[in-house]
Amino acid sequence: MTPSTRDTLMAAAAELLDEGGLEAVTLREVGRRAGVSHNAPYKHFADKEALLAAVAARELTNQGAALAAALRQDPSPETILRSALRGYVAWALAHPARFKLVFGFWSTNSAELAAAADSTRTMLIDVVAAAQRAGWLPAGDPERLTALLQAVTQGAVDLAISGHLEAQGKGHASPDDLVDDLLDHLRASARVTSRV
Amino acid sequence: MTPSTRDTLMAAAAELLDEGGLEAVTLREVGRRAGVSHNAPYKHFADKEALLAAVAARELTNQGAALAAALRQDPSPETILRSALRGYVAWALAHPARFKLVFGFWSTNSAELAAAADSTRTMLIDVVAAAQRAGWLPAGDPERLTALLQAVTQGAVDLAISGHLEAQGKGHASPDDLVDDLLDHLRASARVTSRV
DNA sequence: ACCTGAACACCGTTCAAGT
DNA sequence: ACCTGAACACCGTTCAAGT
Repeated sequence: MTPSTRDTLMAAAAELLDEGGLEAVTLREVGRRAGVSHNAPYKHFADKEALLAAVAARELTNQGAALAAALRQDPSPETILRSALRGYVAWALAHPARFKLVFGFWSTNSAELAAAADSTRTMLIDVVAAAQRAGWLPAGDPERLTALLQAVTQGAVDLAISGHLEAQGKGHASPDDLVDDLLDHLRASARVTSRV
Repeated sequence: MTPSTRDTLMAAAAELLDEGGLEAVTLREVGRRAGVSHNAPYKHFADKEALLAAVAARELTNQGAALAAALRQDPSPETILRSALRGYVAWALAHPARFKLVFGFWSTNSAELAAAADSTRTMLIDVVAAAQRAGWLPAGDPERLTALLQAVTQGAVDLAISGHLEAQGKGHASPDDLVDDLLDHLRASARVTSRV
């Protein structure tokens, strides 16, 4: 079962992305690595952007699959939530160029990408709602609370990748630390709310 | 007092950035708009990246100046903090391409950029520390709490720009809403902590 | 159906030359 | 000191042609 040219092209693109960032991904080099001519990609993708969107969609789909797998193990909502956010952070730090790509293409209208993002978000919202019922997260619209958690995770990774977390003095806070800090504050906030 | 060619070039670059994003900024078009040849920029900037870094640094410096001005009015730390974060969000939403540029260049080693970022961060930390002393924010390392606030702000803007906040159902949470949510939770958390 | 080679327009950058 | 025009290498994309 030899991989299709399409898969070979996507693999080459991902490889170049990891090695030298988005600017290193040229169709000509992708073709070279895939062992085809510099315009063979046009037989499999509409243009360069479509190839990149496909790579981004695959990353996001993998991300969603990992979360779905964690859900199937059915531990506590807290465990799932923490490990989901940690998994996202770990992936982003290990492959910053892919992270930037996925994120840069979120706005582009790729049906595949939108579907993957939506599926992941829905799973997250369910976990958050379960954590709220357990009194582990403060009450309120679960969609909005999920957005807050996604925002911290996204922002913490951004700060880390751009080196603005190491710039700190003793703190040396990692993205995971910031996510944990928020979760701790939210738990404390949940206790206040439930008392009132 | 006619503006220097250097300033004209930076203005043209910022204009193109706002109009068509980073990909619309070509040295040739910058030169065209500035009324000089396509390689005149090389007499004022080392290369294209240096021109973009200068534009990014100016944006960040303006941001810092706005915060400094707010500090001079000396209202309560809560007011300063809220308006500082709101100001940042408003700027990012009004000029998403500049926001992406500044952020994408944070990692690049531009002394001007690093200095501007550091100055702003220091001011923010002071405000956070003051808010902590007022019992309005939970205790703990002010640098780390500032990083948390920056992460949420950054991430909320990212989500908004990429259209993943409007994707929400009824919520329709804006970045400002998310930042406010965080501040509310932190205030609640501060009350818990002070009671223990 | 899939691939190739030549060609086109565009870009960043360099260089010799002008004032 | 600042600017110009020609030139070079590179890229995305298109097209006619091959199997």
